[in-house]
Amino acid sequence: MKNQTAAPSLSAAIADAIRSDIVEGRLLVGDRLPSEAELADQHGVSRATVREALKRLAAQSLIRTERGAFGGAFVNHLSYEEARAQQVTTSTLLLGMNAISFQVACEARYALERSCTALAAERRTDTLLNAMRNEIDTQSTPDLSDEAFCASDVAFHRALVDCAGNEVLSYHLAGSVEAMQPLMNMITFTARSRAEIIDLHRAIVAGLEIRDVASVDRALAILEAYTITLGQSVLKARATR
Amino acid sequence: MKNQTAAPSLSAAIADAIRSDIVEGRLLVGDRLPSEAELADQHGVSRATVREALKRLAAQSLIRTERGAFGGAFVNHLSYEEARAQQVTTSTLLLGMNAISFQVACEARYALERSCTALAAERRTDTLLNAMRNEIDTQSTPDLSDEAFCASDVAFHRALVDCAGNEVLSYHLAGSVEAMQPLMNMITFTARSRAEIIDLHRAIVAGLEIRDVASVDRALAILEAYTITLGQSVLKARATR
DNA sequence: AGACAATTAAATGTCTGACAAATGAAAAAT
DNA sequence: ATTTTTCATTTGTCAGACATTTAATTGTCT
Repeated sequence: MKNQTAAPSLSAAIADAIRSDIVEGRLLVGDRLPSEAELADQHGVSRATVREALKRLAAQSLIRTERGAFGGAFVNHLSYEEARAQQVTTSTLLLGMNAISFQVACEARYALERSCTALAAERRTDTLLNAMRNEIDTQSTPDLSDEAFCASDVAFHRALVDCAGNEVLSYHLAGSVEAMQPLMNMITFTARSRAEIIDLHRAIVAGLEIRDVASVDRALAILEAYTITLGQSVLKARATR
Repeated sequence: MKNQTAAPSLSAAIADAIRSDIVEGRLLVGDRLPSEAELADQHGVSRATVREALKRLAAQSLIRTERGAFGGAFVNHLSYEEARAQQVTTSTLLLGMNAISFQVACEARYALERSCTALAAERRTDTLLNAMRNEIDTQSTPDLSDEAFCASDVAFHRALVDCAGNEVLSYHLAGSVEAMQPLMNMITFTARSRAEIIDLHRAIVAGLEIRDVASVDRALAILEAYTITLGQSVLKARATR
């Protein structure tokens, strides 16, 4: 009854030990780990095993390795970008593997996104508002591909969450919204639906500009309902085919 | 234009290649990868290098390995629990390494948490409400340790987000709330502050019971303000010491 | 003394070959 | 028919070697 989730392999055990040292603060950012040969000695294993353990940690961006004299493995400073990239990978896979209905995903996405409206209306900057306007211009381009439209949509919503002026919130929201994009992409956007979406984007920017939380909330709610409608019509079209 | 951030090491490159195969659906859940020897042949590298690549993927829970005949590396089914555990590790480290102010963390936490109130009020079940009441009872225990109080607090808020009845939302919210707990733990809870918090928890449950979104929102807002006050007094006490 | 080039030591990255251990399937024995 | 044995396959680990990278050191020239 001791090894229910514990790793049966040495390399996993060593990785866990070092991971604990990092997460619990016994190893600090920038600290250099002993060389692979030393770690092998300390743990009584071969260098190959130690290397496998270090690669596990590197895969989680917990450490970075440098070659050459005075190189080695260093506790990595985890940047927002790295963390977000990992969160997106994990979440995207999770959503892709668990038969999430479009409606559930959509509901979650907009619920999360709405959590920043109050702060965004209060703190929005001209720089970010202009960024959002630029994305709207991009979205209005005729003959824009679906991928480009979606990419611009992500950029728009990312600017929206950045308006809240809270980096922690931006990290979580940007990660969740981006991870759900593949599900959102099940939709094919007609010219008609694009125009509808762009109008709502304009309403969001206008609401932020005059710091009117309610109108931003309303626009997001309509956008959510409209997106779900689009998703359902896609599913219906598939079912009858 | 292909290798701007790409890893210069073979094992990282091979890991990336296989990761793409999984993320982009060329390998499906349950599929077995070629044996290490075959992969080594295919990529023209040694088995040790392939193994390092596989360990990177295993660290992200993308694959699992089984020993023995007809064993090998299989594309893993990523469960909500595994994904959440990884998200918590990453987010906790991110917050710990980036000098986040208590106020920013708190603001983000409650903003995210509030995103589930409307759905929670609509869909709350008796089972979850009772779970929340049980946590309140636990929190009311005299001589409860600070750790136990915090753990029960996390359980309470987790039940709250589960009330929204959206598993995707639960995943994201539970992950964010849990990751911020270490920052919240900077606070030491006096008997007075515990009573205050428990009262607010009761208000939240009562609000959910009668499906009164506004009262739940209000209680969360007060909880946020109160938590920030507690955090500031801790900082002030430290500064004058 | 200072600037530049060559050397060197330390470390990771990779390869090779080997053996141990686990495991399911097939063959053999009962 | 059932149990046991054997066996091939595959991962886990080890030991030793060489290649490559890199910063510090040393040497040389001005």
